[in-house]
Amino acid sequence: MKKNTKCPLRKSLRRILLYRGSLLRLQALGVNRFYSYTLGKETGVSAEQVRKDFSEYRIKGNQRGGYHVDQLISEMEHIFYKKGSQNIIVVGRGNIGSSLANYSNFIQRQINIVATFDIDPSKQRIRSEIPVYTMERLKEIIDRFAVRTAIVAVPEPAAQSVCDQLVEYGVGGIINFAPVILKVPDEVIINNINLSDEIESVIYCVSQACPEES
Amino acid sequence: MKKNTKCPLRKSLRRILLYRGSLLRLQALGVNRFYSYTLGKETGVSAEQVRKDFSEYRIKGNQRGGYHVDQLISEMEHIFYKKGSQNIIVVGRGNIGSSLANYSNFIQRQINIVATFDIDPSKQRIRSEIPVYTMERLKEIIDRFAVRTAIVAVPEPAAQSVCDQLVEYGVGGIINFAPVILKVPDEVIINNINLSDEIESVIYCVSQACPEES
DNA sequence: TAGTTATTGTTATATATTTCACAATATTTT
DNA sequence: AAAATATTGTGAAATATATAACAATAACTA
Ligand SMILES: NC(=O)c1ccc[n+]([C@@H]2O[C@H](COP(=O)([O-])OP(=O)(O)OC[C@H]3O[C@@H](n4cnc5c(N)ncnc54)[C@H](O)[C@@H]3O)[C@@H](O)[C@H]2O)c1
Ligand SMILES: NC(=O)c1ccc[n+]([C@@H]2O[C@H](COP(=O)([O-])OP(=O)(O)OC[C@H]3O[C@@H](n4cnc5c(N)ncnc54)[C@H](O)[C@@H]3O)[C@@H](O)[C@H]2O)c1
Repeated sequence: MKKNTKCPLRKSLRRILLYRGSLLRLQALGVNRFYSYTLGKETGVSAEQVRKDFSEYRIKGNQRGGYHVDQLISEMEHIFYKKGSQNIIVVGRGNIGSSLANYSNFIQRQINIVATFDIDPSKQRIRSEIPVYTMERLKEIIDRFAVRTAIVAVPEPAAQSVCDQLVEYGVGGIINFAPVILKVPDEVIINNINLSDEIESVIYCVSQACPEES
Repeated sequence: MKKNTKCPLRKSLRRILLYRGSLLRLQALGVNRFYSYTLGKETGVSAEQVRKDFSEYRIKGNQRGGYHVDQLISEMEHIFYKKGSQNIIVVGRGNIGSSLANYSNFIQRQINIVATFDIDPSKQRIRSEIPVYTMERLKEIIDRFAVRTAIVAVPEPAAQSVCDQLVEYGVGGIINFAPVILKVPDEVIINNINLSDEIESVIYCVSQACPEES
């Protein structure tokens, strides 16, 4: 792999996910072979980078023959090492929480939202495929579905306390939409998604005419 | 600034946005002075990194005295160089598009969603603060509000064609939620937000017990 | 006021990431 | 079957990013 001290992957993992997305699309289109530059063009990554990433993950192609779509996809599944789909939960069934709960394509990615939680009784009355529970049932559901990853989609003032509960009940990874940096023990993985920052960085780059990196 | 060949900022710009978020919170709490390690702790960044970033953007503090919250916030506004708030639009008034349109805190960040667009007549009947228009009015609204940045929140199959229209009508930056890498001329800034990837990378790291980078 | 101390600002060092360059080689062509 | 060719795989070089180290100094202390 790499000599990376902390963790054997970073940017490269993100790109593997990116490649997988493209390959799934190519697969659906019936394409069955591709080259590093094909995928590079598709994903906006240089061909060398694609090969380097594949090399890091021990993905082999054939010289002169490129790679096989089906084979690569299954190699990638193997990298992601899924024992079936992953049960996750969403805390906060507001705008973002509901968008996620309504999104039907997660299942293709083996992401399985088993429940959502909200303190607002009116939200708890929502009838949908994915249930809305009170916060009292958080521990029960986490245990029942062996949930290791959760999404935080509550307003900023509530986010840290929700996060603390999740960690207490054994969640090891959190995707956080609240615009606050959550404090967690070192071993807990946090992915902060700050949509305002995402938008603002584009606005900034547009007004400065500078290229964003992917 | 830096010797970065393409653009004078990357990770550092993202962090400046992060710092700003924290400082705005500190400001609201009535805090008026902070140190590199204070902000570092708040944002999960090392104190050295904070100072390095400030240095890159020519932000000065006082030795031994730290930095002033108010002053820093206004210096940051200056970096972002906003001539008042920025008019942006959202194409696709579905789950994500509506979440964005309903979000009341963008205004604090001087992000101003002036209109949304959808092909679905039922969406066009939505009555809300932020209007929903047919795609026919796209050019008119872009021109009227001098829109330079747009958000794409349509299903994947429609995303490229929507993107092409936006570019044709003069939009220079796009935040894209569809899980596809949009093809645009070099000068157009694209920020692809792939929520499946964001979730999946956490799931992966949790199952591998490896730390994510911020 | 002089000495002490905490904190900045920056230079140097270490690490990570990307790009380059090319040898190795499977496939295609003649 | 031999030669030509396109493509991979990877080590070396270039670039970017992060960490460490510390001199400079403003603020504090006595
Ligand atoms: N909607 C956007 O476009 C947008 C953009 C940027 C950031 N965000 C952030 O994402 C988060 C979610 O945004 P949203 O628009 O979905 O908000 P929302 O207000 O629509 O939904 C939040 C939900 O969380 C619930 N909630 C509040 N406190 C709770 C608690 N302690 N435990 C459980 N549930 C609780 C509320 O009842 C509500 O249903 C917020 O932190 C917001 O700042 C959203
Ligand atoms: N909702 C999520 O949690 C989630 C997660 C991951 C990715 N995404 C992606 O984000 C995008 C938006 O997701 P969503 O859940 O809001 O979808 P959605 O189906 O709720 O909304 C899409 C909207 O786009 C409109 N639309 C379709 N074609 C259009 C066109 N050509 N021009 C203008 N409008 C058009 C539809 O009428 C609909 O209102 C999709 O690409 C989706 O794959 C969403």
